[in-house]
Order: sequence, then structure tokens, then C-alpha cells
Amino acid sequence: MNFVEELRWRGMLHDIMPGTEEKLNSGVIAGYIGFDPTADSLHVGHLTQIMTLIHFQKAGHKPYALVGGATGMVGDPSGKSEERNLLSADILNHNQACIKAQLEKFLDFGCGANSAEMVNNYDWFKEFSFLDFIRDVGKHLTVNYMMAKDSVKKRLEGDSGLSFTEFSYQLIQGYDFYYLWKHKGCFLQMGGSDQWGNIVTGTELIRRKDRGEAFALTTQLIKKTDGTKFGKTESGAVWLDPARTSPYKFYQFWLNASDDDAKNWIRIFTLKSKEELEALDAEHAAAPNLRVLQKALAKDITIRVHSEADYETAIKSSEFLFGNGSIDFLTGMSDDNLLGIFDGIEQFNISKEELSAGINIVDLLGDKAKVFPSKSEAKKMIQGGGVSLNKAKVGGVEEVINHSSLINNKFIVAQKGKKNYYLLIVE
RNA sequence: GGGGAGGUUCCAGAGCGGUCAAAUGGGACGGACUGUAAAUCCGUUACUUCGGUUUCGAAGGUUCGAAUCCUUCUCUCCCCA
Repeated sequence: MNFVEELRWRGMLHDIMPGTEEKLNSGVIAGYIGFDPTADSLHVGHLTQIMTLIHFQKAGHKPYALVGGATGMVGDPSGKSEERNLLSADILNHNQACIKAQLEKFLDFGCGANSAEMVNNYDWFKEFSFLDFIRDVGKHLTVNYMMAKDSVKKRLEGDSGLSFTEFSYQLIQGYDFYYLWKHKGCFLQMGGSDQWGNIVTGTELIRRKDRGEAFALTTQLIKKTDGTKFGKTESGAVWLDPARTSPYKFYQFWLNASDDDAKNWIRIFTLKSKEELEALDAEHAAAPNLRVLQKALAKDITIRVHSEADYETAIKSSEFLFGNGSIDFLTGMSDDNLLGIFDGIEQFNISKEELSAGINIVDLLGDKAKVFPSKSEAKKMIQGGGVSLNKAKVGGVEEVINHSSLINNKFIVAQKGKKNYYLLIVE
């Protein structure tokens, strides 16, 4: 199956420039996707692009992953309703290095003709002077053309304005495409559907400047069926960096997908074949409460992004925390094993002296251990019946906690709502 | 440079001298129901030693009393030059 067909049946394809498919079928084609270093880790929102590159390479083409050292300095207005703050050079350097390391996990950089390659647009922009740029690049596109882009139009219509810096972003990205086309034989740029305008600026630049031909392909923006934003949890974005989002939380994120979402996402974020997926669909439909789809999805991605071992740990934690395992399960367990289960779950340290005197539950969770940002909030949540200690609901705000709550003389398991666990370590 | 409109609690957006910790909607969080799903219903949504304390762009001022009136400053948007 060719690349475009693959994306199509998986529901990933959004838009494709006429002729792209023919070009791809003509042989090994080089294509690229850019990642801007706005943070020092990618998040699950980037995963679609990563999967696109993986499919691209699997189909025999040559993928380039571009890290936007230069574009990151400018800021893409696409999809942003307000002017963005510029990042400092130091932060950008750090971010670039981290993102590069993450991307290296997903593609094959040593397989001959279609080995993946990493490039950084800062390399060709650092020596490019402003005057040269506006003469060599800016001259080929009219402002009229640039203003017609949705990303720009929205900002002009809105009431927060658009700086010249962000306005020129599309030219920078357009030039990237030109550069890669000219020097690396890169014929295709891919990206999320919000990148269509930027990508087309590139093909247009190639056409006008060198009468060359280049192509564009965009993928669907991943949404949840309930219309809310994909990739967010109560604690923010879901990152690929285990230091930002632990493998356990990462696993939980996917496991919590709704049935509809799981069905769509498993097609996008795993490499499972059509047959496998249909079998899973059927299995899920027969017994939805087993959540076969969610489990398969979470397993596949957790292993790809983290590791088999991280997946195993996440499973163990999940089974204990969400299974009907009673708190007794922990009793007598070695500290190391217990901490293993709580690996990736937020932990707080409490001194033994404080506890031995007895601590009011609100002081404990709202102050000593910041399970809640303030005591008021802790109080409200307890009154609302949303807090448990060692899997038993906290009765009221007057409860005093002391030694008797300790598990193995050292731990207390706190729960905010059903899904949020915290481990208090007393020593 | 000239003229106009504005900056309110996470967001949008009311309030226009006391009854305002501030309507309403959204979001978020929690509860019930479930399958750690969806839908639905309900509750919470500044801090607190529960006496109070700090909030409505900033600083002053008027008043018994201001988010609401006045002054200056500041930021944003729009129109004109």
C-alpha cells in the first residue's frame, strides 16, 4: 500500500496537492516536516506528525525532520489568536537539542537510501542577512498573497493585531522548503492542517523563484469527539518527556480515551494493520467494558514513546490503583516495590515528628503536602466527598491524621477524586 | 501627532456609588450513574487562624462607603494624519 493510501484509510489525510500522489509513486521521494522548538519536549499533539514521518519512511521514502531553530525565533501565527512572546536564544538552543533527541527515537537514521535525516533551519538562516532575504525571497511573493492566508487574515480581523515578525513567518518557512528542495531534493512538505498556508507559500516560492515543482500534504487535526482539545489533561499537556509526564500518566491518558476516540486514535497512533484493527473493533464491541481498544492503544504508544519496561510498570500501577485491590495489597511490601508502583505518581514528604503529633486532614493535604493549592480548596473538596486516604473516603474536615494511617509505617496514599493519586512519604 | 473605544475574578462577558468576592455562559474540578467510556443530573470554582483579609490595568484623590465618580500614568484596539 502506498503512503497516501495508508494515510487515507487511517483517517489521517486532510489535504493534498494535486499531483502529489503521482510524484510519490514515481520512486523514492524526500519529504519533510518541521517541528518548532517552543518547548524542550514534544507532546502528544506532535505524535501525528511523527507517525506521518514513520509511515512515510515505511513506504520507502526519505524523511527529513526539521528542527526549527530559525522559525522558532520568529513564532508561527497559525492558530494563534495573539502575538507570541519571543524565546531567548539560550532556551531555543536547549529546546532544539531536546527535541532532536526525542525525534531520533522514532525514525530509522541508518537504513541506506531512505535513511531519515535531521536538519535545522538555523543552519541556513544564521548567515542570511535581512537585506539579502528581502531581496532574494521577499521579492517573489506579494503582500497581497501573504495577507490572504487564513492565519494572517484571522489576526487582521481579530483585535490583537499581528506584528511584522509573525507576519513574515510564512516567508521563513517558505524559504525552508525552497532550501530543502534546492539542496536536498526535497519535493514534499507535510504538516498539520493548520500548516497548509505555510506549506503552500513554500511551493509557491519554489515555483516563482526557480519555476520548480513541489508538493504539499497535510494531516487531520486530532480532535476529541466531544469537541474538546486533544492532548490536554487536568495537569496540562501530555508530554513525551518522562520527566514532564510520567509513563504512568502517559499510559493513563490513552487508557482514558472514550470509545469513539480510541477507535479513531488507534488507527492514527499505532501501525496496526487494517485486519488487526477490525478484529480489535469487533472484540471491543462485544465487550466494551473491557476497553480492549483503549488498552491496545495505550500499550502500543507507551512502548513506542517510552519502553516495554515503562509499560509494565504503568500496568502494575494501574492495576493496583484502579483495580479492586484493597490497600492491604501494599502491606508488607518492600519500600522499593511499593515505590515502584507509585513511580510516576506525585509524591510528597512529611516529617515523622509532624505526623506523630497528629495533623488535621486539611492542614495535611492543603499545606504540608500540596495535594491542594490551598486549604480552602482542600476543605471544599473534602466536604464535597472527593478525597480519600488509603482508599477510604475522608469523612470530614475535622479528621486528624496520625501514625495509625501509615502503611508499612511510612506511607499514606491520598486520592483526589477517583483518578488522582498522591503518595505521602513520612520519614 | 489628532480623534475614538476599551482594560473586571481561568476565559468570554455583565455590573456603572452601598444589598458585589462581583450576574450569566464556557472551561476546570468534584459527586451520583457507569466500563478509570459517552450522555445526563447535582455541587464547587479569591485567601483565611472562619474574627476577617486582599481582589475589578497602576498610583493617587473625592466620599461614611468605589469595580462603579475625579486626576495622572500605563497598556490594547480602531479611525485619521
